[in-house]
Amino acid sequence: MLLGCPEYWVLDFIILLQRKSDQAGMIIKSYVCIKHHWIGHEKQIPEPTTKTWKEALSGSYSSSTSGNWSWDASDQSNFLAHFMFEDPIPRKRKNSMKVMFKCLWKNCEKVLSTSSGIQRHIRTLHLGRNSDSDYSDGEEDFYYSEIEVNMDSLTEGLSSLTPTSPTTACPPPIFPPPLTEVPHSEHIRMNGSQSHPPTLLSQSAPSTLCHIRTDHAYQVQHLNYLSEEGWKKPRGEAKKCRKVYGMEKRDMWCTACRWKKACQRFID
DNA sequence: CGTGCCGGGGT
DNA sequence: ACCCCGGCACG
Repeated sequence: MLLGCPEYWVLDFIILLQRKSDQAGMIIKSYVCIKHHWIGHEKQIPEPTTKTWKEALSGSYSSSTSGNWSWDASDQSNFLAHFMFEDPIPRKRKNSMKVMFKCLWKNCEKVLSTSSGIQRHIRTLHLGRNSDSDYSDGEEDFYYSEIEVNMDSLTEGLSSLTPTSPTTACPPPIFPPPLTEVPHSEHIRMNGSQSHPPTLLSQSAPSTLCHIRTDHAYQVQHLNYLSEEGWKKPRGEAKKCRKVYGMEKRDMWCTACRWKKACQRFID
């Protein structure tokens, strides 16, 4: 695979399929690690809704009889051009830690991005000073502290949330695929070259994928890397209708549970 | 063994 | 579209 690219350059390769519930079709996000640099590329498949992801992929990828995935010959020549020269998915900046200012007032968890902002917050809300004056006697300094917030864990979907403490920040992800706003996704790991030792990614991917649980619809799928065969979606831990209501109250189950389909009420 | 749910039916 | 269930994976 990857014609035109020295094989030893290619360290790892990830395909992320993304189905969005509100639209037909599927987005293929491909990430290839070339010389320790992750490069991403997006491609949309228009109407695979009735197909499985394997069928949907067959246009771009092929699976040899040995079970190893390979790049379709017609795409091979374009592959590197796609990754190297077309608009790549912007890579995350290396240092994603940002200094924020957190209010230390009791029962107040306000976090603002500027010191003047947090000073004004403390001055007006907690110290009852004049709100339209920027005059400060310095007392506010006692009521806030600087914290470092990992911006990688505060993705767009979570931007409305107030970080509760710096310790809630996830460790920085080790590779760039932005696992954000993925209602339903599957990972396929392509084995580029068996002769290479396992990359950093394959050794540590599961522990570095942040699992962000919120009450919002926004969720990040937590995917476990199990074997060389690929990624597998772990079993949900949430109590579903059957467990919650019991067999005797089956009429209270959501329809999906009644039909032995994936629960709609208690989504993982 | 209980549970979750995919795939494949039936109406 | 709605409903049911065999069978399987997984804890």
